[in-house]
Amino acid sequence: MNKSPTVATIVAIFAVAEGHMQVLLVSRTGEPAVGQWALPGGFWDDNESLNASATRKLVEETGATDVYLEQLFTTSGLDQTQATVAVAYFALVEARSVRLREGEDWRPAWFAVDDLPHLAFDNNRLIEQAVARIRAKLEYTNIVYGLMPSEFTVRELQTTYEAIMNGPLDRRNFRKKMTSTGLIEPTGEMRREGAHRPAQLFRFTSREQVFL
Amino acid sequence: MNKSPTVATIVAIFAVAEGHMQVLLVSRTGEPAVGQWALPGGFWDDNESLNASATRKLVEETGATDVYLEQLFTTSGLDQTQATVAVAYFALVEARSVRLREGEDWRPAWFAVDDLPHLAFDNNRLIEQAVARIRAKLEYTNIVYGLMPSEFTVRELQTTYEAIMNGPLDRRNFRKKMTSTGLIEPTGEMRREGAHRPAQLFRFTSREQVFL
DNA sequence: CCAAAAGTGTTAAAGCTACACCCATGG
DNA sequence: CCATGGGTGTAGCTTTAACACTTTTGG
Repeated sequence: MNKSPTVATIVAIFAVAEGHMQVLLVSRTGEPAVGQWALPGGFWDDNESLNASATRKLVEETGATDVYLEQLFTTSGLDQTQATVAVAYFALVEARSVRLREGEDWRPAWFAVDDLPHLAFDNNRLIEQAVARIRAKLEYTNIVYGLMPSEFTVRELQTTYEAIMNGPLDRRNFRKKMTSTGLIEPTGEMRREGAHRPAQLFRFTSREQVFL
Repeated sequence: MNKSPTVATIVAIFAVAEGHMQVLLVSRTGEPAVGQWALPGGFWDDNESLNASATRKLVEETGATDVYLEQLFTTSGLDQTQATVAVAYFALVEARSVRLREGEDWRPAWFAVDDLPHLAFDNNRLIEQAVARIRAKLEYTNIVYGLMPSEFTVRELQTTYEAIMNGPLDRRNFRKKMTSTGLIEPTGEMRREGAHRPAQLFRFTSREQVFL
């Protein structure tokens, strides 16, 4: 064993806005890769667990609570100059509940995942893998709850699915599938907005991860 | 930040033998948890990547090559006495190609996964998660190749599936599904053994991970 | 010719895809 | 009464599950 290693956590925070999946990036102020866009992250403080460290990052950047957070993978050797282990996470947050931290020279911003600049480290690859995992889990879990407000219409849920899947879905089949899974249930309330029939509101039956 | 953390890799090595899924355990010779059974692992040497460290552990214990190795997750705080990060992997090896390392006071042995003793740390939970992942990936990837020799009959492959899934499968449907995926192909050779019709031998078309 | 495992095809049920019309509301 | 988005059912197709007999070999 050489020098003692450094452990960092990295969090890819996703939201859906304007019909597209967005990821939160920050402009790096420290070495290495100063000035480049990158995923938020920081060194691990061994007073807390790794998960707590990732959650803390997430809250610092977005203020969001009631999110979905999952570990992706751990890599070594991101940084040539010292022994580094990076534990990567991804999170799903509701766009409207986010208040980005602004100020100083710390600049967080949302970027559409299908139109990213070149990022520091291997962050582009990391995001690709996270997106692939999210797409896959959309099919057999309820993790989309992280992207939705507590109450929503079926149409809003479908819009979120379409943004992630990057393509249109059939309205009737979508509703049938969703209501048959038992993952969502009607609240009993309606939403009236505009010159048309009001929409039923739904909620997730659980806001913990559930597999089908 | 307090004291500098320690990084360890842990590998759950699986094989199928005697109709059951087996995991390799070692009896701990060092503190903590001396004398308890546990998964093999060791401290990370920052001269190598994390994956290389896991691979090295694997080879040391089993001598196996051409295996399937995948990262599971990373945890912190296994050990109360110091800041520890443990990166867990699982591997699939062919039982017959394994030569267990013996000698000194290091005692590796195979245990059936559905009949494990209480293990050190959270190793029981780790194994459960690995098994769940393997079961799931059996359905949509070719990772079972790690458990099989380079040539095998359809029946042998089915036996392996049945051991992992813990239940019988229909022979006709199994063969149809397997040959239709394109994951395996006939070698052209036959295996004669015993007083019955010889069986075609197959190989995996790829010995890298492939998704369906 | 007998025993033992290999190999093969069909039918029914379930699930998925595609598709068009009526409903409730606001203006 | 018109425009707008909400809500529903069905028919064809594809996929999966269940199931029994014939083939090849060694002894």
